[in-house]
Amino acid sequence: MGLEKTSSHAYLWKRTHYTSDITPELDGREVIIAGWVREIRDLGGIKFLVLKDKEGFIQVTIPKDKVNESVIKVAEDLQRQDCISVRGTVKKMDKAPRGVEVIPESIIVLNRAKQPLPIDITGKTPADIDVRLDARVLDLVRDEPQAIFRIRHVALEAIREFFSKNGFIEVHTPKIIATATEGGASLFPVIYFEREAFLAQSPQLYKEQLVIDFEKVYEIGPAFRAEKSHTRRHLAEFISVDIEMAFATAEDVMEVAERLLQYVCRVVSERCRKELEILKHKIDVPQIPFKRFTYDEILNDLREAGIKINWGEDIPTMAFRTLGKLHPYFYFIVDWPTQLKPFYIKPRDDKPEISESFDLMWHWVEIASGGTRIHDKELLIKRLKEQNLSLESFKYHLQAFDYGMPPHAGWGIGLERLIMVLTGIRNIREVILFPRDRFRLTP
RNA sequence: GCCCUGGUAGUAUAGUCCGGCCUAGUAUAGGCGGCUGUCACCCGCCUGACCCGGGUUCAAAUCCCGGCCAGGGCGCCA
Repeated sequence: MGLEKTSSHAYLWKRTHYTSDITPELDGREVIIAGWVREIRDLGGIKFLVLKDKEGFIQVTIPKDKVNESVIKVAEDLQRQDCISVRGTVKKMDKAPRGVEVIPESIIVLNRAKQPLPIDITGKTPADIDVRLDARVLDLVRDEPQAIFRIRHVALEAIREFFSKNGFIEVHTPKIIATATEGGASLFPVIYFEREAFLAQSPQLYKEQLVIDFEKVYEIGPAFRAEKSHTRRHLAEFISVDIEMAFATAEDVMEVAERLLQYVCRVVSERCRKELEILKHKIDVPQIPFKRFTYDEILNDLREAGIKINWGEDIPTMAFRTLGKLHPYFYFIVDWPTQLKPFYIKPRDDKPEISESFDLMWHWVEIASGGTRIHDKELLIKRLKEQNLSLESFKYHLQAFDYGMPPHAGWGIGLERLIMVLTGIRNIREVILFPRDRFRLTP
């Protein structure tokens, strides 16, 4: 049977119900369901198919002596991951999963899957992440990725709900940029017609400029980092959730961050019970406010734990791991030395060596960072010079400060790191569809 | 850029230290056959692998060197 034939008779395979719609109450109804064969259990006189669609699973039961010859013929050739449509009758059945099954009157094969499959889609013989990522489209049909990306979707939905309710407007800034935004960090160069350009490592400068126009903005978009990191928490391309807020300080935007995280944790734990069960993960909805530790306090904690860090030095990963054991929850580290922060972060008026900045941590992983920004053009120019950045490259950014730049603050959250927290998944590549890292550029 | 670890059927593993008993074991997937209530169905039979190149040795999956690939970590960061 050719595909042309089935395609031109679409009414034969168009579904009437999703698998999740099939309940014992529909007993006796004729339905058309469609999806993919997950498993086949052939007992000889009776055959069981588990059919998957986007909403879940249903058992299709084929008793040899109760279905017609053509159904048996088609069913004999079925394989895992074949795409099929089944017209049949719903039957209430206590012995079936969920107490209901479908007895087919016809099965149409819409496409076949090549056997053997490169990975076990039932997840019973788990494959290594490298093998799974090479066959990512197939990997994503498994229950675990389905749960992860459903949670990711709900988290994004919650994030947008939260920002909308709180008066933020969603913006999209360019990802192809002319110069480095913050200096230092490695950017990916791209050919832009006859010039060289770069992929944005953050929307930082644009979102700051936009507070003049919209006061409260947020962006959910890609960020690119050419760092040669090779860890379970780094990607070369990730999604950054960024906000910038006019007439605000670091403390104001920290409150936004903790309220957002509490909201997202609550929404995901309520709307994704099934998914969390699949992942065997429980979300602890955090109390707010989150604890705030100053950089100095953290240095003291670490000293007591036997780790000596000189004031002004960054905190190495091993030290963060120790901190994670001391503080297994969300917390802020505030009052970072100005020298450790980018040029646009505001130094404290009373103590310029300390900045109005924060990192938001979950255990030992940095989830977000932000702070009060400098809104005074002269000070900004001074800081650019101190960091040996070219004023010429920042010409257009500096120009914005001539048009009534308000005091402002903001932060950026690494979406995938947040999804790791929400799902309990320990490798960041599991929570992004097609990861890009130091060594992986395909598929 | 640096450091550590690994590479055995489609997948996941045993074997590698201490070379020979490996004609490379097991599970799962795949093929064939049987089985009417499975839900990791079951039972029987079958197919299928030592990353590549060089070296040591009577003998290499096993030891050595190089390459390639992968995993993890550091630095840097979200």
